[in-house]
Amino acid sequence: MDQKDFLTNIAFDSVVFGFSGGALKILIMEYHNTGFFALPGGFVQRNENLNDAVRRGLKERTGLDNIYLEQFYTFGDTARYKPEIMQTILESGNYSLEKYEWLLDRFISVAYYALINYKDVVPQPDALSDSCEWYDIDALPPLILDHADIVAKALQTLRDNLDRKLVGMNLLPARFTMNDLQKVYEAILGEKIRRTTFQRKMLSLEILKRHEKQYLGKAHKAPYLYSFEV
Amino acid sequence: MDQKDFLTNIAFDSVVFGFSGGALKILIMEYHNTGFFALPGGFVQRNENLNDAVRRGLKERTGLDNIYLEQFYTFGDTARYKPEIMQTILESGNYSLEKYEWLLDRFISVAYYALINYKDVVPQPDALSDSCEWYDIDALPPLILDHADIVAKALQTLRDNLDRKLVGMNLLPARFTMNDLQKVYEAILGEKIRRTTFQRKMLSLEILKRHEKQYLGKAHKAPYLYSFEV
DNA sequence: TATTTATTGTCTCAATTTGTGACAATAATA
DNA sequence: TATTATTGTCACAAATTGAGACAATAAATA
Repeated sequence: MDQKDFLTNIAFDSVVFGFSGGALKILIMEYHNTGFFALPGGFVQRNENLNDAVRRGLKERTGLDNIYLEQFYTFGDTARYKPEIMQTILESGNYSLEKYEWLLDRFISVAYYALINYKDVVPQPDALSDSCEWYDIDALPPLILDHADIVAKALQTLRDNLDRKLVGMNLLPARFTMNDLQKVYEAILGEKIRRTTFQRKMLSLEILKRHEKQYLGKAHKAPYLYSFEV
Repeated sequence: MDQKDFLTNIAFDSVVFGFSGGALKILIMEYHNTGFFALPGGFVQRNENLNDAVRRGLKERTGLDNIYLEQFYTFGDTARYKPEIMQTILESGNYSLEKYEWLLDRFISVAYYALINYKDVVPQPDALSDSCEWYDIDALPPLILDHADIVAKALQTLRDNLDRKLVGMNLLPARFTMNDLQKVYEAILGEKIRRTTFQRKMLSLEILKRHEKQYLGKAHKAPYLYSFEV
C-alpha cells in the first residue's frame, strides 16, 4: 500500500447489489472506532487496468471472481475532498500519517455497480474496517463524502438498464420461480408490477428455460422453476 | 501548465458533436508536425470540479459557455499508456521535457460528449496543435491511443439516449423544420426513419412549438418552422 | 378422504402504440 | 396554367400492453 505502487488522485468505489428477503441490499463497510460508513473501494495499481483494479477490490470483499460489473459514473467534485475524514480513519487504525500521506490528497472516484447472488457471499472487512455488511437499500446508515449520491446514481442507472440488461440472472440463484424474478424487478423499480403482464413479457424474451422440476412446499399450485439461457 | 496546479494521472477527453450538411461531425485536433490526430481534452486543476474542467476545455476550443454535456465512460486500461506519443508531441512543439515530464505519466481519462450548434462555433487549436476541425463521423483520420474507441462509445451512448434526452435541441439552430430534425435522428442512428411515424411521435411529445412563419424557397409546400419549448 | 386456500399458468378482450400507405394542400417551376 | 416535389394529416392494420377471468393444483384443514 505504498504510494509509488498506485496512481494518485484516482480511486474507485463499488455499489454491490444483492437480493434477499424480497429487498435490494448493498454492501457497506464500517471503519474502526470512527462511526464512518462507506462504500467498498480502492486504488489503481500503476500497472493495472482500471476495471481489473475494481475486480481485485471486489474479490477481496466478496471472494468472488467473474462478478457482473458496470461502470456508471465518475465523481470529481472538489466538495468530495475532505482529508480530515481519511485522517480520522488512519489515526483510528493506528496507521502512520507520513507513510499514508498520499491518501489525504484529493481523489476523483470512478464508480461501478456490481450484481451478485446474495447467498454466494460472506462479506470480508479490510484492514481498516470493522465490518462489511449488507444493508437494505431503504435503510442505509449515513455515508461519508458523496457516497449517498453514488448509491442514488447507481440505483437510477440500474433502473434505466433494467429492460436492456439481464439483471435478474446476476441477482438470483441458478433456478428460480417467475415470482422470484418479479420480486427482483419490483425491488429495483420500487413499485408493484402486474403479474400477468410481467410473466408474458419475460416469456416472450425467450431467454428463460423452463424446467419440469417444480418448487414444492406451499399450499397452492407449484410454480415452474426457470433458469436463464445464455 | 505546471504539475503542481493539476491532478496527476487523470485527464479528460471530449467528443464534440455537430450537425451540418446532413452529416454528424466531431471536432478533431491535429498536433504540430506529428501527423497525430486526437480528441480535444485536458487536465483537471487541483481546485476545480471535474465537470468544470471539461467546460473550461470546451470553452477554449469552441468559445461557447453552457454547452450540453454528458459524461459517458472513464477509460483506464494500461494499454492506453504510450508515453512516446506525448513525448513526440512535446518535442515537436519545442516544449521542455523536464518541465512537462508529468505529462509522460499514465493517465486515466474521463470521457464526455457534447452537442453543439455547428454554426455557433469557430474551432480554435491550442498551443500544441495546428488545427481543430470538424470531421464527418464516417471519415475520421486515424486517432492516437484509444480515441477511436472513445468516439465509438460516445456514438453508441448518444444512440441509446436518443429517446430519453433532447438531442435535437442542441444540434440544431433555434428554428428548424421537421425534416431537419429527422435528418439529425437519421444521422445519429445511421438509418432511415419513416417520415409520418417520426412526425407523429415528435408532435406527441409536446415539446415542439410550431411557428406560423414558414421556410420558403423550394418548389413544394412550405414546411412549418419549429422550436423547442423549454 | 373431501374440502378449502392460495397461487400459478394461460386466455380473452380492451386500450394504446406503432407501421404503412393514401391523399389533399401548396410554393415554386416550367 | 399545369407540373413537381414535399408537407401535414388521416385511416386502417399490426403489434404491444393493460386488466381481469378462470381453470389447475399442492398443501392445509376439516
